[in-house]
Amino acid sequence: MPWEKAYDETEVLERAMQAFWARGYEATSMSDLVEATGINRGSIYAAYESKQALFMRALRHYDKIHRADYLAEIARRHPPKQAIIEAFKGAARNTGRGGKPSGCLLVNSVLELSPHDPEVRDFLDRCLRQVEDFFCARIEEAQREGTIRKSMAPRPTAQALLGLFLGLRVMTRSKPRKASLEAITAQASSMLA
Amino acid sequence: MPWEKAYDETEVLERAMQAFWARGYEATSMSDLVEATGINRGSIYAAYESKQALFMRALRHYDKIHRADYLAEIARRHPPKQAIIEAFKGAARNTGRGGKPSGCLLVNSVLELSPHDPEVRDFLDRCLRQVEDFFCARIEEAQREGTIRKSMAPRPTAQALLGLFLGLRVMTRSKPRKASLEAITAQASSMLA
DNA sequence: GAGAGTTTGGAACAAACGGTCAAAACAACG
DNA sequence: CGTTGTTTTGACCGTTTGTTCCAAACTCTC
Repeated sequence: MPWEKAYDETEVLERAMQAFWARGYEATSMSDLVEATGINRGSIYAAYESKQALFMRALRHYDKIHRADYLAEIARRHPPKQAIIEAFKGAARNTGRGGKPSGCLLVNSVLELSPHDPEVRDFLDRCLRQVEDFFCARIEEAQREGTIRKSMAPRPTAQALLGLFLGLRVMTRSKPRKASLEAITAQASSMLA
Repeated sequence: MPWEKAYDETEVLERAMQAFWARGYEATSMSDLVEATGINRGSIYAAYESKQALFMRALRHYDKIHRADYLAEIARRHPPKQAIIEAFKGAARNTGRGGKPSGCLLVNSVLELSPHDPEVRDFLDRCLRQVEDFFCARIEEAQREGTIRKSMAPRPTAQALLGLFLGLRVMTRSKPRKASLEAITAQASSMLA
């Protein structure tokens, strides 16, 4: 009868995600994925039916761990205004050291795949909108508790913050100078004053 | 003796650039480039010795036309503070309509290639720094002529503007909502007040 | 118009690509 | 312990990849 798989499914997904994150979709070959995950070619195709499908799963996994869960934790541990700053500081720390590849898989994928793959585009659009919603919700919370002036329009500010945030993600992928990353975080901070 | 080539060299470069811009480095095959440029496989290899080399030439071409020349023209036609706003408005217009692919080849290439190709990384780093320098120079000019207050620090402001600018480039590559693009441009504008 | 020298086009290359398959290995049940 | 049904495995498929090569086509000079 059925029998327990020899590999940990989420660990395989985790490693595939890391490979796509580091090199991008096109530059990551099936052989790379076999090596990265440690399981066999056939097993990958048995579990996920194509490279495309595996990528979508990896993308969703990334979104859950490094976007949804991460932002939720930040919101839980910091007051609303500080939570936004903390998101920027966290992104600025993602320069490639410490096992994790540099930058952000979601942003990388927007540029590589969104113009040509509707499924990826729709998904990533929802992801980015949720980051915007996160900023927006924190601003409104802060206004309720009085740490941000009520005259500020939450939505446009959240949109501008998202822009700044995406720019930060781009910078951390190449040769980020510390001063630039700090200037961006400081700018985010001053937008909330 | 030698004889005039049958194709226009800069037009070939222009079309190769467009192909890389639209699909990225890895996703653009040599066959794609043959089709896009209209000249033969062998002729491409005679003129540029590899896909890598052709890409670097295309990248340099893009940088000259769409970054250096474009910014110079903007600086020539507008007062310094307005020139910065105009750069943002121009980028916000690049959503894919009108023949040109969406987004910016430089930003796309930062995410796709910078982490793994030192030559590309160094070149792109210089490009982005020159955008920052452009912002910085305009701010200083505006301060001299009195349209921007002298208490503003030009360099950190230019760095933050670059961040915002890169974020705008990311957004125009996927499903940009007009409100977001306008919020970013408005934010750039208010940073200069 | 003959000779010289480049450019051109397309066939051909090995390597790598994404994907398939059938047989072997295996855990769980009677 | 044998049967059952899934998982694992690695060889294998046809395509496509980037690149090379050479004969044919061509422009220019003498």
